[in-house]
Amino acid sequence: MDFRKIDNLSVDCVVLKLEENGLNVLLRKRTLNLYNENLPMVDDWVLPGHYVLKSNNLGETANRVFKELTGENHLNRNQFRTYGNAARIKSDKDLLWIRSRGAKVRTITVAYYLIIASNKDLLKMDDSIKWFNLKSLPQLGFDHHQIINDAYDDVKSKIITDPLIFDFVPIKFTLNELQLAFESILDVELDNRNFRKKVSGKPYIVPLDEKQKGLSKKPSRLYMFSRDVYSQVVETDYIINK
Amino acid sequence: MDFRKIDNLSVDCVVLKLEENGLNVLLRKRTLNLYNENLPMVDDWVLPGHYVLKSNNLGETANRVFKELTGENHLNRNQFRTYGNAARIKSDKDLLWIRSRGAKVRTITVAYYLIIASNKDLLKMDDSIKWFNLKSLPQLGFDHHQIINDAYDDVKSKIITDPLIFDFVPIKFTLNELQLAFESILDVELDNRNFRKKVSGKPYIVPLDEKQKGLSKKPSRLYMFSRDVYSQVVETDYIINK
DNA sequence: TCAAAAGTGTTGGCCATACACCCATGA
DNA sequence: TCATGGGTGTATGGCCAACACTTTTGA
Repeated sequence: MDFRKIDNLSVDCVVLKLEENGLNVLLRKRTLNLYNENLPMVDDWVLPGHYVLKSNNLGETANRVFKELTGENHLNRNQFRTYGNAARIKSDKDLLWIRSRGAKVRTITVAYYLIIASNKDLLKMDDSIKWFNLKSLPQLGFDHHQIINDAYDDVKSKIITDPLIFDFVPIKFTLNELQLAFESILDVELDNRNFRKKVSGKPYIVPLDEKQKGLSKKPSRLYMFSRDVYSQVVETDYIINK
Repeated sequence: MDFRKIDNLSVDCVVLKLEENGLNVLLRKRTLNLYNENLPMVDDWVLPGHYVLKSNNLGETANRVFKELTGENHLNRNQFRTYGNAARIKSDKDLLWIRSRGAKVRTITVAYYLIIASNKDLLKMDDSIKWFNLKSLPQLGFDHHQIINDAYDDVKSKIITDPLIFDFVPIKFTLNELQLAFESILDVELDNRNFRKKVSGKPYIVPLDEKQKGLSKKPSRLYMFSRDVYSQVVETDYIINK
């Protein structure tokens, strides 16, 4: 292993999770206090990320960041865009931060997103790492606001054609959870009866003989997504059909 | 301007064009003859590309490559993926080539594709640059086979939801040209009457009072794509409608 | 027995599909 | 006048959208 880093190449990770209040993204606190009145205080939030090591692949680097946060290996990371403009980093805070880290001002960032299920918790959670609702993001460093928006756009477009939605819900999910996930991500309202009809025609959404319990209401049936079945059926639901 | 290059960062360009025989990609010949029996002869094809200069953005670098090939500025470039695995470059030929160029073995390549209209010609065309049908690619250097496939996959998925198709046809096109473009790219057959009906419902596909001429057959009506109109209407033709 | 959410059917209209012949032109 | 591709209409069935009440459970 070569542990030296490639000093102009990093990976940033947009970790997305659906909560009651909508889509949330995981951010890491970034503070730098130089005790010098003339320098700006750095005290804001950034996406978790890492420099790429000489012997690491891009995807491996992303996986490593994801694993540090969640404690698990994830297969469903998504590389969606790369940011490398010359003037990408220009605010005083960002330049100060970069210099304090001994990195290069012209840094290429390959951005990934990871969707984690709504019932999963992070490995450890302290003050330096926090979920933020996409609609009320704090002050962000670098161009991370842009990166988060791009990730969200990518999710919204892929969720129509790819089976992304199943990453947002627990492995065993109820149909109402699935519907709510669509509604929340796409900001639409769907008719429950019609949604169920549509879903019941999909062989890869398989009903289990199992119900939710512990709630003071009618327990709902659980379903699973079968990736195997999905990969064997051809989806034919788009503009240019057949 | 800082004309030094960032020696581990390049941009590769997949230039796509529709011809009678299907989708074609533009490749550049790569030869290296060292007059040494022990070294492999490099004599194959690669995607056109360029190292990123210190003062150039990624997109600018791609534009520059596109402009050198076509003589025009293009707005519709598409960044679709970045390749930066540690072992991405491993064949003897590729290593030899990299060394002969004074570049780094671990090179990050940001890949773009550009669609050019079927009636456009390149600036200049010599033996070192050539169109190849996607179905019969020659021996390719690096991981460029992979990159081309990824570009094609991206085109196929975006063409369903985005107005990409209009980049493939001339500015003034006939409906049959449009239909053929869909058929060729997606490898499907469409019913002509139904296609026309669908198209006639799209306000952004505007008929002109102009006809093709010079052909020994009934001249066909010409249409244009209005990006302005398109951006004002909401497409509602997907799985989760409304 | 109440509260809370799960689950269920029917109808009307629109849109996708399938299909075959006449039209306009230049040579 | 012929060859070539351009252009057109209708009928059928399936799917989407709209809409309100009953069921099941734990407390």
